[in-house]
Amino acid sequence: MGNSFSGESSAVQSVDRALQILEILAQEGEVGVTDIAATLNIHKSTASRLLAALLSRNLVEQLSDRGKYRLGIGLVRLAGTVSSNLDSVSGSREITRALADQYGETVNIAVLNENRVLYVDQVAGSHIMTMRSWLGQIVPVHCTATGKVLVAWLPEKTRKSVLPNKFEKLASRTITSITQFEKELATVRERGYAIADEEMEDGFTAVAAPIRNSHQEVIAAIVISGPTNRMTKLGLASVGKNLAKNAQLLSGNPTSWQE
Amino acid sequence: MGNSFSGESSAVQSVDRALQILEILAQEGEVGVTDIAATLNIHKSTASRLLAALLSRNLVEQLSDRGKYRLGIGLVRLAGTVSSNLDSVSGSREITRALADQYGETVNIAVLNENRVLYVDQVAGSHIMTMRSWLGQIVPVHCTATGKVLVAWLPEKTRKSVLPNKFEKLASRTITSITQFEKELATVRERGYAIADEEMEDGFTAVAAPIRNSHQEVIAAIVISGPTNRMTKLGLASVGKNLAKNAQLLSGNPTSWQE
DNA sequence: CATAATGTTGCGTCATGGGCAACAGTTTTT
DNA sequence: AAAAACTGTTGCCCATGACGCAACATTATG
Repeated sequence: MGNSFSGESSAVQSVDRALQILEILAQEGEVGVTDIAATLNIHKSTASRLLAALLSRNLVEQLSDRGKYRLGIGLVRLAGTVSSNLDSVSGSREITRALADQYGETVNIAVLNENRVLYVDQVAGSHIMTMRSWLGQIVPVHCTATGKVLVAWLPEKTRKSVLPNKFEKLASRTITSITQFEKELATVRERGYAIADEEMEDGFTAVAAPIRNSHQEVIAAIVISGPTNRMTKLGLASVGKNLAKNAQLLSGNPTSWQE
Repeated sequence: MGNSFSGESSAVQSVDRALQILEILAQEGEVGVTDIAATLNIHKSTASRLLAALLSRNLVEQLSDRGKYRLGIGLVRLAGTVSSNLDSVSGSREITRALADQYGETVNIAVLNENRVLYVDQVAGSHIMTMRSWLGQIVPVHCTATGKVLVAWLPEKTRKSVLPNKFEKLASRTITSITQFEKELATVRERGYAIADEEMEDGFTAVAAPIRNSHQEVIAAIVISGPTNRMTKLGLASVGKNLAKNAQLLSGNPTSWQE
């Protein structure tokens, strides 16, 4: 009875199926009724009705009459509330804005979500070049400063289950050995911040620090990123220390990110 | 049998209820099971189970064990896909980034959603002050440049149903007379772009232009905004004309925003 | 032009969603 | 401090809504 897509759930079946459809659309972009039905192993009339429910609330939209479906703008509105809620609880925007102002580079907050890094808030830096939108994007753990921070303090067993089996080489300096990655994490724990220097993308460098909950567990990461030449000029160690200090201010706030 | 919250739907009832819960959380922030049940006129065990389904997919999160619920970060990830999809189809980011670079102010794209303006994409300007996050936010139609653009070309009947009964005065220069607002829309149609000069917020000015579909219907608006003194220095008419021209480049692309 | 494929919808069936009751824990009131 | 009230959760049973089937209209393909 369980569906193999994105894990089984004992929740309300039709609701769970509808939410699985959203995840399929997030991964595939534009998908038809028949493909969704095949993926979820349900009848196409069931898929059509579930999509109609999502359509009526603007969570999906149809490209043309009887055409393929994609995610809809209703999600943007709901997600905007998430970011506003995060700020209103933790007051993180004040700190991320101050850091973006001080360094001129983009500042993000990210969490671990399904064993990968998800960017949940962003304040853009003043520089124009590479003014990338990270919000809502997902990146790997092994080659990002945020990923290193989010896993460095995990219990070893938990960490092993989070890390991928094979470290994909995405840039010239990607760490691909698990032994070397563990050494890197030891350095992160020692320093209190992480650096990813042309590891996810050539010419791109990031520095991240941990945001902790009241049990001292790392629940989010704050990260400054930008082109390698500019980041190097800022002084990565100096930025790291300052970031760690600011992250600590955020760590003191109650009920911030999902614990 | 229909529920009065956010209109009735003939869609899959349990899915529609779950999505209504998301909308309640978007509006109220943090809400308990009992309140949700009361709002939707369902049993609290039903509400609890629907929330459990949303929880299992990270679309909501619970503040503490047995505590209130709020929207979850799974929405941020899904919404990130919406923005990426919009860009990959319309290529809007190239144009919005170029405009942000040229003027140094924040550029957004917005659509009409439930008779209000919803910001669906944003590129921040290079200035630090008022680096506000519009993405996912909802603002009124009557006192925003984007709102004026989104309704100016609507058939009169449609426009009347979109506009609020009473124009709330939100800033020193808010237009509160419907007669004057219609005159303003005539100016917008003549110029091809709209200006909101300290109408939604004192000290804040925006210029917007229409993005059209293949039937020449206005389906989105592109807007530049910033502090009134800086925007005035840029020359509002000049910015407006340039914006209209750039918006036209976007209007040519197929299957952009929801039609 | 014929065939195949897709998405939609009416209908009947039954598997599931939902209400009830009971419970555990927390908060409020006395 | 104790009692009462409230909240959120869960086992259970059954009424109903979700679902699959068949048929249809439309579009795409050979």
